[in-house]
Formats: sequence, structure tokens, C-alpha cells
Amino acid sequence: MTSPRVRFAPAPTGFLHVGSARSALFNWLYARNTGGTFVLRVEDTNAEKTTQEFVDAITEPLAWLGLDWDEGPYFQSERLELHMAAVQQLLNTGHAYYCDLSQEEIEAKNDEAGLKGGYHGWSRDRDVGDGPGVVVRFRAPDDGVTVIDDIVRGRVEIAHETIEDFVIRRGDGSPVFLIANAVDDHDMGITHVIRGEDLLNTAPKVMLLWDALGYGEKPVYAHLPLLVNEQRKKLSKRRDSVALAAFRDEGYLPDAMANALALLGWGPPDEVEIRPMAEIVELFSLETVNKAAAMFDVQKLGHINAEYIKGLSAAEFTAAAEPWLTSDEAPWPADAYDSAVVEALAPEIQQRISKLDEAAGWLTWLFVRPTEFDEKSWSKAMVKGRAADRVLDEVIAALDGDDFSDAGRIEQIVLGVGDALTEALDARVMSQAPVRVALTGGGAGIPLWQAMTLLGRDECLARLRAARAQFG
RNA sequence: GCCCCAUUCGUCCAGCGGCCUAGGACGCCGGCCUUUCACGCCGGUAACACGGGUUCGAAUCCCGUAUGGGGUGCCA
Repeated sequence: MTSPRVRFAPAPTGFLHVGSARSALFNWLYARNTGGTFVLRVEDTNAEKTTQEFVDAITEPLAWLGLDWDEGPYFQSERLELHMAAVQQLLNTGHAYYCDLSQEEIEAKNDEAGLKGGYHGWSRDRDVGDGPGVVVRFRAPDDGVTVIDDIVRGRVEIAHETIEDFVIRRGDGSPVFLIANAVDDHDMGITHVIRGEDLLNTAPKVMLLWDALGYGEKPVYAHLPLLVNEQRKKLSKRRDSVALAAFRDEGYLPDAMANALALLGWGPPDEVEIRPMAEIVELFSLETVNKAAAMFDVQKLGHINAEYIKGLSAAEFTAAAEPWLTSDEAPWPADAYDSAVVEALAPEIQQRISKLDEAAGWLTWLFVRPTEFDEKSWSKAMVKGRAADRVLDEVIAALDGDDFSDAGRIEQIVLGVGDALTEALDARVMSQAPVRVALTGGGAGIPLWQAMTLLGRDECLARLRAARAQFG
């Protein structure tokens, strides 16, 4: 058997959405698993719309996801003459004919014949000639069936009587994707057509064209279950925010994204969900793809991404998060940023976020002095009854002589103050909370001690004194 | 309307006639750890759409019904 050739054939719509990305991924997985070839083909019947920008909107997200293609991108628009030749061939062989009927005229004829909807071969024998506004229709067989032996869905039969004489060339002379599809898949030696279930109904039409053109052996089909939203509707770029680029911008890692996408409609036999793509490639098979539509669950994506973030080394994490930490949106002035601080604290940040754009929130106080104290945290930690004022006084005094070189020592000093007070006052005194509020402005965050060494003695003491002054 | 497809925990995935008192993951709930928040660990919650068959035996096979979805374009 010759090695498989698969293709991902998106229309240039301006961006790639997760449903398309999933189709691309499954094609890629199949190609890599079988040692086949992954072809990228842009289905642009409207050639003038295909600007470089639109092409980039497809290729960049694919590359980001790690889906490298072996051939292409080919452009349908550049193969127009071949498509037109195929239309002409069908015309010559009697498989297609011209039709000049308008939508209104077709409806009128349907009404007259007592038929509802569709097109019923009205111009088959009218001997219409070509001209402006005239379309070419395929003469679909009146009886018999086309069988799709779909790898995912099994045997699907479509009765030919339900297939109307569909248009293969528009009134403006341009070919419709159905004919382009048949021609391109044939010319490019495509062996497996792997795509969304929404295209299942177009398969018999292309197969009919395929036979009429005398192309011989057809590709095998595999229609993937649709990706749906919370309402169980097909993911739509209109309703749902599903641009792959948007996920990238929020700080999802490409490997995590690809891993998550691979789990929609398919699962590894050993039930280990989060794993390197190389293993997924190894385990993947079209035969084990699900039939039922899958909901794209951002919460699970978040969990997978969090796991991937935790798996990064400190240096890798710092580099990966840098775009968010150095952007204009970062909550600190550009010159206050210090990547060394981030790298030192990376493990603490990594275990607290599920997307890279959440990193800044944990780091703000290290790069800029808090402008105000969180009210709730203040009232919880800074109560005199719990000796917060004395804690701050003694922590300030004890820390004043320290050189802030050792996180462990700072911890001992601060906690020691609390313990001593606990003994003296015969009531549990927690010294961490007031110090945290004084330093960070809030009550929750990464561990203090190491961060304090990074902040430095002068800044720490200044913040502690400022907070102490609030007591009046 | 017509054609096509699907139906296992809230969600994703496992199960492809007996191993199922249905397994894993996310989420949720509880506990442990912890002088913050997390992480981690332990435990719990929760599903075979319904009705008929076939079979010694069905989540698994067949047929209906219901529900959901896709298509029905001179979009792809």
C-alpha cells in the first residue's frame, strides 16, 4: 500500500478557529502516525480575497500549534484552469449541462409541478447555451445509491434521488468547491479525506463527480465529530470566541492546546490524557475516533495548560511569560521589570496559574509599591487585639539589622516575633499576615521570605513602616 | 418539509456480549498538609435516553420512539 496523503483544506476566512485546528491536528496526527504526507491547501474560490494576511491567518496558528505541513500551501485559485477543464469535460461527456434559470423561475417550476424546494433537473433537456449568468449543473443520477465507507462513521448510504443537479460552475464563470475538491484531491493523490462531519453530506456529490471524471479509486473518508459549544451547537466564529490566536494571546501553551484538542473526539487506550505529542502520534488511530459531537470545555483546557506550565523549567517559564510581563498592559512601568526576579520565583508562580496572562497578578508587588491596601485583608490582619501593631514594630526592629541575604533567616525572624508575642500575651499571634499585607497590600500570594530577599531590605522596611503608620 | 448523523457521570474520554455492583480525567463537595493563597495527597458526588427484540447472558447486536445536531446556497 502506498503511503497515505492527507490534506487540510481551510477556506481563508481571516482566522483559524479551534474546530478547524482540530481537523488539521487529526490530519497531521494521521500523517505522522502512518508516515504519510500532510498537505496544506487553501480553498479560495474567490481569489482576490486571498491576501497574504489571510494566508498568514491560517499558517501562523498551524505553525504555532506545531502542525508542520509537508506540501503546500497550494491555492485553489491558482488551479482554476484545471477546474474549468474538468467542468468542460463533464459538459462534453454529457454529465453536466447549462442552466439559465433564476431562483424565482426554479421556484415557479417547482410550484407548477407540485414539488417543494430543490432543483429538479429543469434545464436538462432545454439545450441552453453558455452566457453571462448561466451556471453549469451536474447531471446527478436519478436512482441508485452512493456508499461512503467512512472510517469513523461506518457505512453511510445516500440515495441518488435525494441529490439534486447541483451547480458546479457559477454564473460568473467560477468553479464551485465541489468540483475543485474532486480535481485537487485527485491531482494531489489524496488518499484520506479527514474533516468535520458538517461536510458529510457533500461527500457523495464529490464522489459522483469523481466517477464522472473517470478518476478511478476514491479517497477514503473519515468524518470527525463536530466540536460544539455549551448549547451543543456547532462551534461558530460568530457566536463563540474560538480563534486559535485568542487562546495563544491569553497564554495557553501550544503543546497544551494541541494536547487538549487531541482529546476531543479521541482518547488514548491507556486513559493517560496529558502526555507528549510524540506519544499521541504513536497511539493515534482514526478507527478509535468517536462518533458523538464533543463540547469544547475551556475549564479542562485550563487544567491541561496548568499542568504544562508546571512542567516548565524556571528559565522556560520566564521566557514563555515574558510577552505578558513586558507588555504595556503589565501593571508596572517597563523599567521596573526584572526577569531575574521572575525566574527566581518561577516555581511559586507556576503552581498558581493556569494561563500565562495570570502571571503578572502574582508579581505586581515585587515591581511596584502597592498604592493601597486591600480593605478586607487589612481589617482581617491588622487588628490591634491580635497585636498587629506590636508585630510590625518588632519585625521592623528585628529586620533592621539583617542583610536580607537569606530567606530562611527572614522567616525565622518574622515567625519568631509571632511566637514570642504568643507566649507573652498568652494568645496565638500570627506574624505572617500583617507583614504580608504591609508588603503586598493584600492577604494572599506567593510565600514571602524569598520574595523579601528579592525586594530588598530598604524597600521592605519602608513598606512595613508605612503600614505601621496607618495605625496612627 | 426532506436527507444524513449522533445518544455512557454536568463535561471530555474508556467500555467494542460475560472481567461492569460501568473505569479514568475536568468540575464540584469533604478531609489531610500549611502561620497566606496555592500545589500535593486522600475520600466522595454523579451516567449506560426510552421501548421492544436477539441471546443462557446486552452499556455493548437489531428494530422502533424520543431528544439533540448537521446538511438542504451560484459559502466552504
